[in-house]
Amino acid sequence: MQGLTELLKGSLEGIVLQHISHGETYGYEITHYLIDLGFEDIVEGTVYTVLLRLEKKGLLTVERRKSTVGPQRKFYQLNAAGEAYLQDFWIKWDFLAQKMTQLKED
Amino acid sequence: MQGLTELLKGSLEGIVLQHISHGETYGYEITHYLIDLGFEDIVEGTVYTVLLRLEKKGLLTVERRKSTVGPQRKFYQLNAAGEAYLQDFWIKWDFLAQKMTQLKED
DNA sequence: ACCACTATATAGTAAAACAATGTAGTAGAA
DNA sequence: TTCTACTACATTGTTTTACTATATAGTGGT
Repeated sequence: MQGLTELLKGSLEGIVLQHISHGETYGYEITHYLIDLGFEDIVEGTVYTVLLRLEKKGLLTVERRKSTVGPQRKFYQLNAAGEAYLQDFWIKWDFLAQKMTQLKED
Repeated sequence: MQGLTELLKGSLEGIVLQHISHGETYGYEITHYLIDLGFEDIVEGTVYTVLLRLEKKGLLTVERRKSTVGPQRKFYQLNAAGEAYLQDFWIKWDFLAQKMTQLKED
């Protein structure tokens, strides 16, 4: 699906956090996961800016490790603040989604 | 609910269009409708910028009429382009919402 | 050597929502 | 009659976020 840019604003952060919460991962993998999920337009640059933002907010722990197939990978995991932030994100998302359904069915 | 700013980006346009599609209305009424709906943080300035944007995109027909309780009101209705745009919005929203549910339940 | 794939990063731009402020009309109270 | 509250629209400037384009770099195959 294309043209989701504006709708994704605000959601992408949560989407990335949620994916990381399933287990340690890194930018390149996340990018391809999102594209496979159906967010075709997502490019690497976007994911890396999200990750650096989340890191700057103190929501992730980071560890660089070698890869056998290319340059070093930067592995991310949620920390406690990240878990809390993610929970809060879902509360807001659920609120919005419920209101949207309500609006649509009026 | 507060702090929805970023999540609202991209959705607010659709929300406003959807509300207008229920019948002719104007900015001030829309603002208070949204606040009553639960989007507490929405202020008039935001709604007017959305309306002017939608108008500029050619999605609305506009008519100014007097009011007995204040200055003139600017009444909006969806035109054919607006209906099409709204339909497209819901397709994108449904896609996103479905993916979000999928992500969350993984 | 060259190319494809893997992997991270950043500078610049555009879009959208908010904050703050200004302008105006109506009506009721002091 | 002046002031206050409510109604109503609009604009300027700021922040946040995602995209575009580009740069850098490691690995492996031809």
